[in-house]
Amino acid sequence: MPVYLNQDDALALWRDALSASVRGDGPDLSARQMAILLTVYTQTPPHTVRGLSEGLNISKPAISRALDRLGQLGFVRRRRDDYDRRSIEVQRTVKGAVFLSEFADQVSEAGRELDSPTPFEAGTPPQTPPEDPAY
Amino acid sequence: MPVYLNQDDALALWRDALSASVRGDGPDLSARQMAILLTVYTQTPPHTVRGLSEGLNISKPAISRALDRLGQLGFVRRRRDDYDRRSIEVQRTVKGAVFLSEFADQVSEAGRELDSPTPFEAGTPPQTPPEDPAY
DNA sequence: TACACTCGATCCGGCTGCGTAACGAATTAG
DNA sequence: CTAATTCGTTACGCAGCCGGATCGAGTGTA
Repeated sequence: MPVYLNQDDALALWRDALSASVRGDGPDLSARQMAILLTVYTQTPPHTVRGLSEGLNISKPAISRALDRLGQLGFVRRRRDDYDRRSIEVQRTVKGAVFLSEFADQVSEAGRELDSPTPFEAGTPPQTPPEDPAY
Repeated sequence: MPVYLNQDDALALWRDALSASVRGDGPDLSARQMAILLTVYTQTPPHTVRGLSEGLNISKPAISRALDRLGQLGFVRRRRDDYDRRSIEVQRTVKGAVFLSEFADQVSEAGRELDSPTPFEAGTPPQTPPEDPAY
């Protein structure tokens, strides 16, 4: 079932989840690394360097390097494809699943708190509109 | 009103919005830059370097540099505080509001498509569980 | 067999971001 | 008035990521 978010809720959701992630001591993944990780874990396999490159509009070297990083974090594994031994398959790991599971909890938690301001940070009264442009 | 997302929905939401953002040609903001921008635009002013630093658990120099970047993108402005001229106030701009508005639309769109697979990408059949750990 | 092509990795120069330390300016304490 | 503190910025060395070009290995084709 779809979830309907207005602009304010969408931004608040993103802010809370992202802030929790930034504040935390987990590894700092770039937006691209995160996009790759999420694609591998939430889209149906198999995943290849080329497929990820085209799907996310990211150059192949960038994918390759991101997989290095994700691999050394233990979030992903490379495996040669036996039918086409040029190709590699990007595989999931338990460690990666745990990481994303915790991240998903942060997002869920952020959604749950929408319009019920966090008890510790000050409430979020009406917004002041953006100031005049700088140029 | 709160929004309840299970883990799969939370990850799918994040993946779709993040992928759209990565795929697009907008500026590539780091997680920290994005967290700062969202804080400035969705929390009540005033915002100072020190406040952002403490709130997000980011060193002051990092905040300062992020503001340089966000400022040169026109998403944010610095203004000296007249009551304490050591302090600066981080102000919003129209350009930044437009950027976040478009981003919010991507998030909303991602939420709207939950459990109704995108028409162009292949549908998202049941997930295969993560493979065994690599270690 | 010989040649073109595909796949992923690596090399290269450049750019961006990081934390620690030090700084000048402004404010506060004594 | 002087000294200590606070605010944000800058200097520095370091680490990571970027795209384009190039590479070797593997595959398809004639």
